[in-house]
Amino acid sequence: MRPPAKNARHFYSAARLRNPARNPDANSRELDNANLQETKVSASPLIHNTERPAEFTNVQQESWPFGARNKNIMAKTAIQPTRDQDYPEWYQQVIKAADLAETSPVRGCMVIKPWGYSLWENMQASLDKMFKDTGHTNAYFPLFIPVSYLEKEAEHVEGFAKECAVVTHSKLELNSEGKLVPASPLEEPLIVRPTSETIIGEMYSRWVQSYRDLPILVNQWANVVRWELRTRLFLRTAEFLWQEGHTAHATREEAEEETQKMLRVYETFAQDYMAMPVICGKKTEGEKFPGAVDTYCIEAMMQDRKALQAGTSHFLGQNFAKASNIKYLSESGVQEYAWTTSWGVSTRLIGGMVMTHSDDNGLVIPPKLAPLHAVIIPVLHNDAERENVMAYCAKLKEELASKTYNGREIKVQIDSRDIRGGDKVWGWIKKGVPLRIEVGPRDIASDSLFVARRDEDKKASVPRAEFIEKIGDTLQSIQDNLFARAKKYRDDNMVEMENKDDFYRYFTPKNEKKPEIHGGFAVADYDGSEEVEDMLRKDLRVTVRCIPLEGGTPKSGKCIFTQRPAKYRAIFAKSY
RNA sequence: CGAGGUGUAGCUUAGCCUGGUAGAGCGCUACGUUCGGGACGUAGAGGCCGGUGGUUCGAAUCCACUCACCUCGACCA
Repeated sequence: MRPPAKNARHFYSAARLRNPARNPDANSRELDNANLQETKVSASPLIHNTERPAEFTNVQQESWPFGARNKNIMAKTAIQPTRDQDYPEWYQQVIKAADLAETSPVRGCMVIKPWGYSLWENMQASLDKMFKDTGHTNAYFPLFIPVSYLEKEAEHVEGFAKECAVVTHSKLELNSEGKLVPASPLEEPLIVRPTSETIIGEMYSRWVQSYRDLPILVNQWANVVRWELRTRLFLRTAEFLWQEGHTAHATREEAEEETQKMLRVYETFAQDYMAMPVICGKKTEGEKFPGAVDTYCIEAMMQDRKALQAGTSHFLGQNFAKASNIKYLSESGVQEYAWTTSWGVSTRLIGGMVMTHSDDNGLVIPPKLAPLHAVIIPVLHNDAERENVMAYCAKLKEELASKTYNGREIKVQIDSRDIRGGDKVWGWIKKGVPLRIEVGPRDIASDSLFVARRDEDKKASVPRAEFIEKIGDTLQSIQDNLFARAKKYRDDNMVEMENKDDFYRYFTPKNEKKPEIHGGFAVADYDGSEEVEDMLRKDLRVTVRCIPLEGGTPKSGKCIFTQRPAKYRAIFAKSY
């Protein structure tokens, strides 16, 4: 038997803390071990059980992920751990179980797998249409930007320089040891774009001569690189996919209007398509985009009650126009600098979708973004029934595909894989498909379908014709339900704060070492000083998420932290 | 980039303290019995023990370095 010190090390090793799902197994083995030894060695192994953090004991009691080993104790949830047990780990497991993405051999860069990428394609399609409908067109600018371009805007340099990937050489050569080494240094190093204001600004300066050349309303779909040191799938990766809109205007008013217009496009997309409620607001000086005059954002609340900045729209004033020399001759014959904006959303939205809707059984996809609206699972007992059931399913698929939802053809797949029915069902639950339809001989006999909604935990038999007729309504009902549920959660966890003590209590977890889900959005009057922001960041890791566009003016008139006159009524939260 | 931790089969891991040719569960393959919310039996395939160097007759195990990943900070869409 191993000495106690060894056991202790195992219980607290990072690998186990990282994956609590493993713990029941380990713990039970240790318990057996302890019981066997009890008469001989009374003390040591049991001591470690009492020292074990409480949540580990809960894991053991509530779930057993290895059904095959002991079918009497089944896991209650498809995802281990649950949200309450370990939210960050739950997030990773949901992504893995749904096969959305995985880490790659390249540090900090993810591979977006087909199921995840099709979510992005659906987001792209909807957003792209909205951009086109508001008068924008797509273009494409280079991946590389000369270092000198970045230097043109002082704040911009400061914001991005420390996270740039730099290209310094143009070829590789074999050295004497047979290793490839960089050769042919570039005259001027290039950076891989972290964002494209500078290169696009350079091009706009060439395109604009007269007021007649304005506005320029261009968007690009691209990848960008920010050399992040700490990454999480979709939420923060070194390379990510996004769109960046860049516009140039003749007047300040027009550029400001554009900034607001695109912010509202993002709001509509988040709420109507992603079913993710957001708050539109303005960033404080400290939180705004490097080089912007004003940064606006949409902020969403995840299920751990942290805030996610889901999209930004920047009014850049004339800062970048001056840096890139975007000048035009006005109607009155005077040289003027243009007014520019930029706005973007990224694959981070996928992370937001995951954390807004998914549950302890895995991913939940809002119907408007679903790669598949419904999956048909044939229930086959023997070869004799097979032909009949498959024919019925094929006809059903055809009938459903002839219907539309939100302007898109209903996407249906028949899961005819030769695996167990239960595995199929759980597989599609974890992938988040809105509707599952089981079709077996009994259903066919009554011309009905056994239907389950991903947003509810019940199944029901529905006459086939009725289901087909109403599938659009059903999907919309799921979409609405997801939004309503998320909005209720957000609103339930948004509190108005009248004093500093309450505020601090609100954001302090009961368990310091392993914080439980706590806090939320706090709404409070404050004086707008950086001093307060620094204090909250340091004390609580809480930041001003935004000054909401609706309701951002002080209520009481006094800052709850300093008692000085309040400047804003802001939303405070911990964030991603 | 700072502080801590972890690398053994596709996944989760045992073995390491005390050196002697690597073991399990899941998954995978085949066959059989099952099949309407994660079945079971039998047989099988699968491992340069993260990498390099050192100590040793002998290294998954000891030592040094290195790489990768994780957690927490700082930074950030």
